[in-house]
Amino acid sequence: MSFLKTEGQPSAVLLTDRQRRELTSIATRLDLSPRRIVYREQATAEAVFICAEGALKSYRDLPNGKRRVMAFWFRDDIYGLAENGRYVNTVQAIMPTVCYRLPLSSLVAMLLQDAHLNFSFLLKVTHELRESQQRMILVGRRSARGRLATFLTLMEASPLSPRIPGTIHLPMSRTDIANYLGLSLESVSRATRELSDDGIVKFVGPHSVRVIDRRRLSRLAADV
Amino acid sequence: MSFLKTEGQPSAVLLTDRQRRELTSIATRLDLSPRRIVYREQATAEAVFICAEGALKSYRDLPNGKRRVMAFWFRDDIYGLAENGRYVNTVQAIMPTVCYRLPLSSLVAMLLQDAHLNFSFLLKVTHELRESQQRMILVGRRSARGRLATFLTLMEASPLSPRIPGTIHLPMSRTDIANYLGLSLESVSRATRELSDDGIVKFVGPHSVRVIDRRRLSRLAADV
DNA sequence: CGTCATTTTGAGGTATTTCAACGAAGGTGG
DNA sequence: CCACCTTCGTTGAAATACCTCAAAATGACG
Repeated sequence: MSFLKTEGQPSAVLLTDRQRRELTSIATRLDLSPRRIVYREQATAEAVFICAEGALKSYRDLPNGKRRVMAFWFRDDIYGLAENGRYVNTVQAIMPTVCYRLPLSSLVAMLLQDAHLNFSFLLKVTHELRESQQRMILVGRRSARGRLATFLTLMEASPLSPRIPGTIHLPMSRTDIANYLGLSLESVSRATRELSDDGIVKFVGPHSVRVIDRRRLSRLAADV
Repeated sequence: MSFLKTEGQPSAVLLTDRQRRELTSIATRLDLSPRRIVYREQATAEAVFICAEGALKSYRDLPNGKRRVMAFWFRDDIYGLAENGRYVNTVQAIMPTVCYRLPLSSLVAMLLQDAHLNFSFLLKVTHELRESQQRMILVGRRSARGRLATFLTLMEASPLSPRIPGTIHLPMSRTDIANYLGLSLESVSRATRELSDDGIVKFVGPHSVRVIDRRRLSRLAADV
């Protein structure tokens, strides 16, 4: 998740150009249209993927019929790593997306060869683990408004949001957001309206947000 | 030193004897009495730790005054890895505990040297990430009973529980459990009583549990 | 065996979920 | 270009389950 990047050392997580070239040599390019599924949960894990452009969601369908979105992936994100033998999540594009596919066998061989590349991956996964913990706190909150505020803040830092400060792009559906935040669709809907009514943000269509009152948004987001 | 052994999980980390010796050579032993703090959040991260015996909790105090327990660590667990520059959690022993301290600089040097060791760590963190996701689902549940049932199931597999099937040892306090499950102390207390009243488990003192109706416990735990 | 900390229990408050129905948006085909 | 259909989002009212506050009971430990 490149959004959620710890505001400090994203560079440590990224790969060098040389490493990128190395990886590219064993990679095949995938062009994904919206709703296209990269892999399904339970499938045997045969590759790791890097998102080069666009956005995807990683989710899991629970026995009780609910769906849990575990992560959104954007440019430069590596996914499929956290699996072992079998994928535990399903990954699906939510807009036109370009990914690179790294066969697991080649990748493992490369990692066992190149300690530095390996270390980069270690940092990457470590970083993801921190984010996962961060999100655990996010989801643990009681207030729907607070969760949504945090989510918007996170999305503002995503590669897909325009460079204009205060403008946030949300490529995913409300349902996806609900499944990500551990809320019902209705609660997300109500929370967005409340944030709107309170003059904290302004929704320009379903996928674009403008921050009106930064101060209160931050306070809501931070008030864990 | 027996840390980093395969513990049944296919994803568990497996180190060679040579790697084990290498790590031992840079480690110093720590003997911790209960409540002893290993490191505090915000402190600069200078070492990674391996628990060799006992149990610890990793927690974070939130601005709103609540405490969130992020993890419990037992024998063979590595902690302090998920930090970067500064620790984000506080780690504290919850019973007499033995840990080994690996200075970050030495460890990093070693990892950059030894791709195989590095890969083992990558698998370890990857495994932890999966567990974290699993727990995200756990915490996302609505029912306190269900969360507690899952927790008991998890704890039954911990190294501290007796080998006798159906007997679970809980070294931590109810408050710790509550902070781990994202519930109030009272809710945990009530949930334990309900599980007791329903004849699903039997509490023998605050720290020992016996499974009475395995079938229903599993069903509760799995009914996500 | 007394003191302090932890846990249990009770009653009421509150936020989200659920259920149900309506409204909006986007794509397709005639 | 419009009708139709499917998906997605909004809104309202009632139910559910946890949280909070307060006080009693139990357990831990010197």
